[in-house]
Amino acid sequence: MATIREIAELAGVSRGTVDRVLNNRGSVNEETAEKIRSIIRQLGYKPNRAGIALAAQKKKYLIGVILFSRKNPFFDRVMEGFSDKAEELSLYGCEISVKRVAYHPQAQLSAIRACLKEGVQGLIITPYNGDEIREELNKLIRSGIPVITVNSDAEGVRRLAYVGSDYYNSGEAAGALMKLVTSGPVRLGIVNGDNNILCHTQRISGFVDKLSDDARFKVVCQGESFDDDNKGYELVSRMLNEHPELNAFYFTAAGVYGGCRAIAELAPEKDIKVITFDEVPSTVEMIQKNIITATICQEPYWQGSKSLELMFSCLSEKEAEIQDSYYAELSVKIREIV
Amino acid sequence: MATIREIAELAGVSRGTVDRVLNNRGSVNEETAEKIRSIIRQLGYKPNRAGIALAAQKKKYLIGVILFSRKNPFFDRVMEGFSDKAEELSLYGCEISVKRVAYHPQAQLSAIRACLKEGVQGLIITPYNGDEIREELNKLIRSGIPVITVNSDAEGVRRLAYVGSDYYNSGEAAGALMKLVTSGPVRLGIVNGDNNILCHTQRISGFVDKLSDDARFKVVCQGESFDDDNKGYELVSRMLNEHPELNAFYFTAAGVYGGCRAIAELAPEKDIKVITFDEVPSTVEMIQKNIITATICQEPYWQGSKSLELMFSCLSEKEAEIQDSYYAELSVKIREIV
DNA sequence: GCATGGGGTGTGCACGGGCACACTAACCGT
DNA sequence: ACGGTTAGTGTGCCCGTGCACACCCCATGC
Repeated sequence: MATIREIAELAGVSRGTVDRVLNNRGSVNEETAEKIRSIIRQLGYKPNRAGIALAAQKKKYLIGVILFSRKNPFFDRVMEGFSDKAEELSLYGCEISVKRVAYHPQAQLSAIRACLKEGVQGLIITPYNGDEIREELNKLIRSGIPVITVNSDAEGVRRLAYVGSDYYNSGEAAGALMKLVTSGPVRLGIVNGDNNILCHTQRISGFVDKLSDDARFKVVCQGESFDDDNKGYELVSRMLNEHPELNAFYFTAAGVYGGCRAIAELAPEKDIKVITFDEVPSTVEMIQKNIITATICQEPYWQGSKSLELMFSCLSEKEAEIQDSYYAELSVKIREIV
Repeated sequence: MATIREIAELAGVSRGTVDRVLNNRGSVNEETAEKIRSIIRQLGYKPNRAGIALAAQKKKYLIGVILFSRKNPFFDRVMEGFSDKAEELSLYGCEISVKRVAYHPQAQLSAIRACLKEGVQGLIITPYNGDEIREELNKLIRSGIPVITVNSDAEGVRRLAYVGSDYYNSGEAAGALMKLVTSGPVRLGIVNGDNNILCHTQRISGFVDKLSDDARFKVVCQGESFDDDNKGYELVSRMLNEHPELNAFYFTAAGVYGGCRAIAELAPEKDIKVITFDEVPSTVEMIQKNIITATICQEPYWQGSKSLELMFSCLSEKEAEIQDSYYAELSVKIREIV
C-alpha cells in the first residue's frame, strides 16, 4: 500500500503538500494539486488507518447521547451498542457523554443543555417526544450540531439521520406470524402502551392491516398497559374473565411480563398464542415457559452501534455518505428456539 | 491513558525496559521488573491500540483459509466474513491466503501443502472430511501451526477451536418450528444430502427426536439429493406422486430449489409446510413465493469473521483465551418476514 | 525602497509502541 | 592481564498521518 511519502516523491513535492491536497487544507497550486490527485487515483491510495488513529490521539470528538433512564432492557441493550462502538472508536479520539434521563420533555431539555455546555459536537437522542424537544433539536441543528434520532422520528426535525425500528413493518410481521402459528378462528386480545407513542400505534396498524384480509381473525378487546407489569396483569386478567373465548394475544411492548403471568394463571390449559416484541429478560423467560409463542426483535444493539458510527463518520470524515434513515432488520425468536 | 513513556519515567527506567517487561522479551532485573509491573497495575495501563497497529505495519501474520469451491451461497457468505475481518485486521498486519478447492481429500491436501509453502502461521479449514485430512491437520498442529475448523469437527483432531453450527440442535429447532406451524396430522417428506456428512445426519436426528413425542407427525418418505437441484426436483416429484398425502417437507440443505419447484408445480393448491436451512438466494426466493414456510439460519458471516478473529488473536496476543467451540446462534426467517 | 500580506511549499515534531543496536559492568577462562 | 560472554539497560529510528511553523517569492501600497 502506498503512503503519503511515496506519493510526494512521485509528484516531486513534499509530504505537506500531499497532505494539503488530501485534506483540502491550506493552499496548493491547482496544477500541482491535479498532478497529485492523479497519482493518488492511479495508485489507489487509501490513507492508512493506523497512522490516522495514532495522529488522532490528540483530537477529541465529543458526542452527546441522551437515553431513556427508566429500567429498560431494550435501551440497556442500545446502550451496550453505544459503549462498544465508543470503545472501538476511542482509537480515533471519539468520546461519548451519556445522559440517562426520564422520558419527559423537561428532563430531556436540560440534558440537551448540559451536553451543549460540555461542548458536544454531535447529539444522539433516543427516544424523544414533544414540541419543546423538536424545537430545541432544530436550534442545535441550525447552530451546526448534527443530531441523530434513534427510535423516534418526528416530522419537521431536520436531523442528520434516523436509526431504528420500522414500527409499521414490524407490526405487519407480527400479523404474518400470527397467521402462521394459528389455525381456525382466532379471538385476539391486544395490549399496547401509551397510545400517544408511535411505537404502539404503528405496531397496531401494521398488525391489524395484515390480518384484515383473513376472516379467521377477530380482535375482541384492546387496552393500554403503560409498560407497567401490574397494570398488564390486571388488564389481561380482566380480558380473560370477560372474554373466555380469547385464544391469542398481541403485546406491542408494554406489560408483557404481567400479562403473561395472568395468562399462565388463568388459562394454564388453553393453547393461547402470544406474540410480543423484543428479546428482553421478561420475554425470554416467558418464551422458555412456553407462554410467549414468538417475539419480534429489532436489533437494539445495532441501533446504538450504528447511530454512533454514523455520527462519528459525519464528524470526522470529509465526505461521509449518510442516508436519511436506517431501519433495523427484523428477526424472530420462537418458542424452543431461543 | 498512561503511555509507556510515563511508566518508564515513574519507574526511573527507560522505555526499552518497560517494553521488555510488557512483552517479556530480553532480560530485565527481577526487582526492576516487579516495580514496573506494580506501576502498570496501579495505573491500569492498557497498551494503545493505535500505536500497536502502527508499529505492526512491518509485521505480517499470514493465515491460510481453505474453503469449499463449489458455487455455494452459504460458503460465499462465510467468505465475506473472512474478507471483512481480514480487512479490519490488516491494520495489525493480518493477511489471509484463500484457497477455494473442491470438497475432496486430495484437493484439500494439496491446498494445505500450498499454504505451508507460502509459510502460513495458522490455518482455517471449512469444511473437510476424510482420514488423510485429519492426519495432515494433526501433523500441522504438531509442528506448531494452529488450526481452526469451521463447520466440520472430527474427533481426534486437536484443533485450536471449532467454529460453526450445532447441527443436532438446529435439527431440533426445525422440529419445534414444524410443530408450531402445523396443526392436525402431518405427513412428512425429508430431503437430505450426502448421508455421510454430519450436517445432514445430525439435522435429521435432531428433527426426528424432537417430533418423536407427538403422534401428529409421521415421516412418510426420505431421500438423498446431493445438493443437486435437478435431483431435488425429481426426488420431490416422485415423493408427491407416490404419497399424495404429504403435507410437509423438511430439507436438511440439499436440493431445496429443485424440490420447491416440484412442490409449486405439483401441489400448487395444497398448504404444504416446508422448513429448510440457510438464508441463501434459493431459500429467499422460495420464501417470497410462499413455498418455504421458514428457514433456519446459522450466521455464516459470523462463522468466517469469528474464526479469523480467533486465529489472529491466537497468533498475535501472548495470552488469548480461546474456547474449545463456538456455536452459531440460530435465527429463523419466516414467510413474509424476510 | 521598504514594509506588508498572502499564496505556495517544505520541515520537524508529535502520536505510542516495537525493536535493533549499542553500551556498561561484571564475571569467567586462559 | 586481557579477550570474550552475558545480564541488564538506554537510545534512536521506524511505522503513516496531521499539523504548526518557517520559509520564499512576488504583488501591492505608501
